[in-house]
Amino acid sequence: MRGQRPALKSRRPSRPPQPGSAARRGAPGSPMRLSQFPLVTTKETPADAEVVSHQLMLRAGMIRKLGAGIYTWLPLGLRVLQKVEAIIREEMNRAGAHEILMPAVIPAELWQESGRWAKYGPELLRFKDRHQRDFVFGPTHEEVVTDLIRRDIRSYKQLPVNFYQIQTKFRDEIRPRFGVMRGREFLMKDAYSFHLDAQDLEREYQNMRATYARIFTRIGVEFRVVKADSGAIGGDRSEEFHVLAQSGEDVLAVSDGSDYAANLEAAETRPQSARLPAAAALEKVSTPTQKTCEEVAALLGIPLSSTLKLIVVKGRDGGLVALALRGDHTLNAIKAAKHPNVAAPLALASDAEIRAAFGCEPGFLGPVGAQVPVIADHAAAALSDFVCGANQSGFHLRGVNWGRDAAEPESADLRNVVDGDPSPDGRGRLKLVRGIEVGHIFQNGPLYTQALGVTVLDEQGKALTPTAGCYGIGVTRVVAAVIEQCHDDRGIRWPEAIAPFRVILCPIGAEKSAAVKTAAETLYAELLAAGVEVLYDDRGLRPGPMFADADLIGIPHRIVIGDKGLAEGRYEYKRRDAQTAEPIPATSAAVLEKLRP
RNA sequence: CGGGGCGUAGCUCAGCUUGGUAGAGCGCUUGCUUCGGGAGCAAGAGGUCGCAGGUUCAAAUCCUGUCGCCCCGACCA
Repeated sequence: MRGQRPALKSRRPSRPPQPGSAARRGAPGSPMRLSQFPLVTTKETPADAEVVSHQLMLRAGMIRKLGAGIYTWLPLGLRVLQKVEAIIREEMNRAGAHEILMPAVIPAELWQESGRWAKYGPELLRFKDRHQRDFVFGPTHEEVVTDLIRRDIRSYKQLPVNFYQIQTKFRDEIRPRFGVMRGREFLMKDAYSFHLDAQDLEREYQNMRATYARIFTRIGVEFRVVKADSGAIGGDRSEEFHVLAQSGEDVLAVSDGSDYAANLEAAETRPQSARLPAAAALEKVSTPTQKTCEEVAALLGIPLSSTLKLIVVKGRDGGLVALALRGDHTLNAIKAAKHPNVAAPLALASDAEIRAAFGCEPGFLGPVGAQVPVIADHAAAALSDFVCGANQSGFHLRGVNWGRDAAEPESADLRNVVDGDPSPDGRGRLKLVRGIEVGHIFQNGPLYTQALGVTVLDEQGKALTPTAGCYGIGVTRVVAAVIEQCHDDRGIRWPEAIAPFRVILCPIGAEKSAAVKTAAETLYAELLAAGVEVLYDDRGLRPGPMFADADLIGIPHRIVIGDKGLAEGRYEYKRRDAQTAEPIPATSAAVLEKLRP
């Protein structure tokens, strides 16, 4: 050991390496040369890839599947992933958050303490160690940070604090799909902040909201911030960051007249205008086989929107509750479960329970004479002269009116909004679009700090439970989401900020032409010396395959070096998103000029 | 979890119904020609047919089990 040190030292150059030193310039072994880079692309689209991002990531050699929802990131893909990571890290640090790294494997005790060991379903990966002790593979880390805070934070002087990590998570999704978009193992940036009071939490929430906007703007992706339900993690205020894309798994309602936007789960609308007076007489109609609103509406030749359906669910007191919806509307389970008389999570009544309570088959239910309390959605409560089940198998009623034929119902917001509903802020109409959730910010409040018994002493020496927020970004998913938004029929079109390389050099006929070979080598060296991330396609391919690969892997700038151009002192420059190429002077200065943002 | 489908060469798939000892295209290797948008010719390498059992003289093929993967559904009065 001791003898080696001087030797090592003496081999070190006396000056620090300069830009353009051998290592930077890319000696023959450098990965910047495609002949040395393990790039495996395919022309054919793999059979099991459905969405574009998945197809292109496989074809471009970014990822390879190991098992359902589990992927290896190859060098090309990893470069992109790490760029996304770097932007997130920079902006989180700039926002005053502190990076930590928590364990992925967590003792079950912590999860039992928070109550989530019991609450979380099979999505939580649980396993035992050699001593038969229970562990979970962390799908999220509220328990672990909260425990950290509990141990280390004692005084109000240590708050607020925001810890974040970029780490591998595992969620045993019901159905992993779309490649890395809904994987089981994925990379996530999760941040957790702790505060003395709600005002300070709100301040940090706004700080994170602005930070996320900066992050996605820098990445170069179009996004939308939407109101959200806080879901399994729990808490109050919550918004999601979505990349708008056809293939998105989430439905969003966005106003065309204001900046209102919400996840369908949380989207609201303005209650409809007042109910029209009753005009029709109550009448029983035979509907022997018509059990759905669609079938009844078709039989009677009426619009679906003048039918009413009942959905029977378990009540919070153990009994049943009937939820009334207009036939053309669908139940929003999250809204329903928030009603004080409805059991949470939402549980549908069984057919047997329905028969016992209504005395008829499901499919013929209605509010007239119902023995079960009815809660009507605002739109259903605004109906008059409507059609609904007669509570008698094989029959429906028409000309039904609240107040006259059925008890005036309690009215609540129970349904999913539909295209064209008025925006709740009164400006514009809602339009349903699809999005990919790439970020989510929450105010959890004291949920976990309370469960784990965290207290700090305030200025008066009084114990106080901190309130908390949590903020996540699906790093792996961002990569897929960007591709969903940035691609064409030839391949990926990376935004500059996260492209694996900025420019690709395509020499044509370098094996034949010494001039081309020399020009390409020189340009490559000069660009590297200028600090440009350049990929040099020195594989000696024919132009077709070479261009096809360049387009597929999506490098933003392409320089073609050929004999024809060189004879006129020109390179050919093409942006990935341009239709045609343009000649530029055959100098590195001219190339650098093109790369300037 | 319920329903459906598929596992055969690196990839996409044929062969299975009617058992007889495995094929195509692409890719890969070598040579020659070619060289500005996925070239041509020639010669090659490459498969315990997911795994285990069973039936049979004989199994990729028929039967049973098992593992893996994919798709659909989980909103219904």
